[in-house]
Amino acid sequence: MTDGPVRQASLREHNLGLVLRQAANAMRPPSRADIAAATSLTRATVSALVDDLIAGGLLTEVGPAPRAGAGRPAAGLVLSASGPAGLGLEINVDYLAACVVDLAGAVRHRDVRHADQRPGHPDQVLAEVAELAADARAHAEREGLAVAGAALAVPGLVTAHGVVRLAPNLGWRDVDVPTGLAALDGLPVTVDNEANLAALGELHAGPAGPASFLYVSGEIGIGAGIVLHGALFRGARGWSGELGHVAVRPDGPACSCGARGCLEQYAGQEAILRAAAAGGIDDLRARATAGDPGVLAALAAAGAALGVAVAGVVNLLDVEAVVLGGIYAPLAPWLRPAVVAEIHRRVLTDAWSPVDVRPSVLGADAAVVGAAGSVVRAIRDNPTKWLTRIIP
Amino acid sequence: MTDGPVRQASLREHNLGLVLRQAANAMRPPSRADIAAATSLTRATVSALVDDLIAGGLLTEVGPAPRAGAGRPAAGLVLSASGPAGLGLEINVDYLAACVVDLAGAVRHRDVRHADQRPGHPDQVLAEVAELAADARAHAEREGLAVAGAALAVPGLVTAHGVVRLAPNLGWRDVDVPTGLAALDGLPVTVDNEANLAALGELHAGPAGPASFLYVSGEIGIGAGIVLHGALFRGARGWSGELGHVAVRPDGPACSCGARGCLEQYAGQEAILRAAAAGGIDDLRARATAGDPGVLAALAAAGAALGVAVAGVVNLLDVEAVVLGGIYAPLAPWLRPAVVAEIHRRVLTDAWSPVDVRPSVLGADAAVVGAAGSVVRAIRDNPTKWLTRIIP
DNA sequence: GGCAAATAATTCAACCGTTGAACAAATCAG
DNA sequence: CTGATTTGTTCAACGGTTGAATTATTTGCC
Repeated sequence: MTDGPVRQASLREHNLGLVLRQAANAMRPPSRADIAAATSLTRATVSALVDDLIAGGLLTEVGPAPRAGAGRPAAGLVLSASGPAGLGLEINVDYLAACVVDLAGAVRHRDVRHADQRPGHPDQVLAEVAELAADARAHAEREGLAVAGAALAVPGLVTAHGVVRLAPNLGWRDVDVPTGLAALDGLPVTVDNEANLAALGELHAGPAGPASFLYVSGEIGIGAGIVLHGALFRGARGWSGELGHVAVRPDGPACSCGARGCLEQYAGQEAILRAAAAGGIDDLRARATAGDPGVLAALAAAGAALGVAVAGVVNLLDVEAVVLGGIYAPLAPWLRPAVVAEIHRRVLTDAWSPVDVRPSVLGADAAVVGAAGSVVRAIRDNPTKWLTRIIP
Repeated sequence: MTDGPVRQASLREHNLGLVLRQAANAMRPPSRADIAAATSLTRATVSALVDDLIAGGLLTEVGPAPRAGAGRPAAGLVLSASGPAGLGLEINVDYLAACVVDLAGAVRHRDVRHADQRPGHPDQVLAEVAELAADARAHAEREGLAVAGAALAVPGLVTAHGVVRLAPNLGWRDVDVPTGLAALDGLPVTVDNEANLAALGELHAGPAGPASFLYVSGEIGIGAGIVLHGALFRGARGWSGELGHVAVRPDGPACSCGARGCLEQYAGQEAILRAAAAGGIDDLRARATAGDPGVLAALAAAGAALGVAVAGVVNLLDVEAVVLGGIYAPLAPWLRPAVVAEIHRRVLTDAWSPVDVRPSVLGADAAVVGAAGSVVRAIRDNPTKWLTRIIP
């Protein structure tokens, strides 16, 4: 709202980003002329901008594609696969993960270490994350990728400065991640909620997904990432998305948060496993596939509770889609019908503007991939920062 | 996200708006030098921009304020009170209203006609609105105000093109307002949901209110206007804010929408009056003031239901404030405690980032004033459009 | 094979808006 | 009255985009 002034340089900044995004989002590698036509900039301007982007290592020319008809062949422009890359990190209850995504969005490296993180002290966990990060970085550099930054996904509430205010299922409280991760010599690290980064991952996964959706992350807790008009919404103070503590029945069972009837008590991982008398998600899935009536009933009940909460969100925010992530992704075949039914029943505008309910396409990797992607997205959206970092 | 290109002219466009907003939001009439300092533009640039804005009738100079210390006295700049004005219109169940707001945000004219609008045909109602609008416009012109545009508030779902898709309490369905209001010879008219415009009214009412809040409009139905980061959020397709049909108890009483346990069944006007056995809001308020236990219990119950729904919203969106509007404004003394209690109980982050729950400052006028304000805000945010309309 | 048509990319003078410094205007303190 | 101080304007310079002309490279046709 109260935005800054615009000087001449901001012009260039904006248009560099525009050209880069145009090259990124096109179906086929566009020519300079294509970009000029799409952006309504001049060919002269686009040429100048592209020169800068190529010099900065963000764009590369690919051999001319065979053309139909006469005319000089166009040089296709693609995001440089050897340009700056993003490092994604994730701390979760029972694993640590890292991955590297290049500027074009391709996952170039992935690493997961399964182990219960709850007993360890936060410093110990962060040290292991730093180790994982160093490994991933070395691997990337062996492929000729320069890692531009890192993002860490954590299942909890994170402040704007990267302090984990509260991560109940990890047993963390007020952990200052940036100082704990100082080992990554100078690499800028951002920290964010796991559901937020997973939502970003989903947003950028498909070629053209919905611009407004709710990503629901089912884990031991239930989080949500809210994407509105193609941008992640973090809330006024960074604490949006606490879907797990939306009330489903105001006088339902007591929740660990102190309230009653929270969604978590009906559709959280532990509630589902208890209701289905299952030992784990794999077991649950197997028995659901086999048609175990108790398991099917438990999943239907969880889906209905989830549907009630999600329908409220849709009524309120009018999102186009709901993405089922975390443990909900593999359970989607059994949860989805109940969620869809509640949306049909409760969303006022459902008749003329339906809501797409679908499982996550990235599955369990959504948060790490989203984290790594968020780093390269920042460069894509404001290439100037990167270019001036290269050539000051 | 996929925004357009930035040409040289966009620079000017942006900076004109920046200067104008700076003059509007300042505590005292700022000088050109003040604006330059606040925006980090040059004094030269600000002078050039201010010249354009004065020539276009959007800014005016006020006599130099007495200054402390040496130096040439500064010419204060204020939004022109004789510049373009906005016409606000409202159709509600039991009244029609109009108001005129000048560029500085002052309400210069107001008119309300109480009458039940439900029996009349939409065309008939729109004809009366047109009459009211013509009156208001004539009145404004007698004061030397040129009306730049109009905005109409309607208690229902409105498409982007101004068609009222559904207004249940008015009995309207697919009413094309712009063609029905064509009588306002050429005046551009936008149509929007009543709660949305009321939220805008609240946003601009105070000098510096919260940038993210939920405006709850209690009427026969319950609507909500969502303001995020200082901008109204309309949803992906324009149908956000259906708070009245958020489920409070999934298997509660049947609602007119076809679902069960919607908030409207607990905290809608009719539900409250029925529970309190009251004839109207005035009666209810009088008996609440007198301490009637039945009325107090009914209001506490309604407040609790509202609080459950609102707490869910806060958990999800992390808004800084909740504004109680419509009939909730006069009933706030009795509703607020229950709402606050539910927020304390259910909002996870409440302990370290509290939510302000307060009654609307504009009261019943919020929607009309917000509608009129939205017209002048559009000019404030993009003065270029207005300037080129004056001098093409 | 050669030439015209067509399309891509670059070059360059012109234009537009902002900048920075110099300058004129208006006031106060002594 | 004079010097200090702050406001506002003027003007050459600069950065960035534009549009037209030019060069480059291919296809299609005779």
